[in-house]
Amino acid sequence: MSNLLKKKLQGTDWQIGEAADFLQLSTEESALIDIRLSLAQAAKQSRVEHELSQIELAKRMKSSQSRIAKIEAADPSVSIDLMVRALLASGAGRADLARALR
Amino acid sequence: MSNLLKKKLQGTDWQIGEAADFLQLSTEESALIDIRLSLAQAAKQSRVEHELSQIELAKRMKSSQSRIAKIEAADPSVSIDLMVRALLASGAGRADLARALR
DNA sequence: ACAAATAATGTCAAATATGACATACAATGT
DNA sequence: ACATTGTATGTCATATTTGACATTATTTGT
Repeated sequence: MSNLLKKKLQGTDWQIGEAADFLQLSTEESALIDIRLSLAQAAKQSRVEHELSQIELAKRMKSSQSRIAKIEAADPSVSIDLMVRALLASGAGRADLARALR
Repeated sequence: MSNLLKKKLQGTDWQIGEAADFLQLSTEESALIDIRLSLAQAAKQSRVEHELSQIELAKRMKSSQSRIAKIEAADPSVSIDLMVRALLASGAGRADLARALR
């Protein structure tokens, strides 16, 4: 995402499913954002449900606490790959992933 | 779907769900591979169903034909992000993505 | 068989994502 | 108030991913 859009989004409390539709985004672009938001949410939910701290999950993934925080914030610097890896590492399965995207 | 399209889609080599279990991979690692294989398959299916050539899809995505080929081959050099973008760009929606991961 | 279109494979410079680190903020208990 | 634990945010050198290109292989139509 561009820095401009990143700026525009900060501090808002949007709901998933209506991702940033006040910005002029193509349907694809907003679908992608929605997907990222859903994954971020699912990753956090799975981690908390499995009672892991960000540090613990980071160790499992050989990542860092700051990355986990960024994953859960759907930070533009994190890839979908990393989000999916976080989900799996926290104990979620493929079915949970599919459910998160429904 | 037309018979023509059905024909174009059949005849893939491996079967998903048993990803490389002849290698010693953790459950997470093989889950990730399975996910990538499913996405690759879904991307190809969507493109063909929407009757796009790899070149056409590449233009839509501002990517290149070779990248599309690699996406559909689940080449290690392509990210899940790119696979998802390809899916969306070819006309699939979020629901198709979720279905591909079931 | 031939040509034309489509798809696959390899390489590489440039773009993007990554872990690590420092540091700040928040909550919780003592 | 203080310490402790957990979370957030910014930066940066390194690693990975990317589009583009060249080339080859395969499929499709005539």
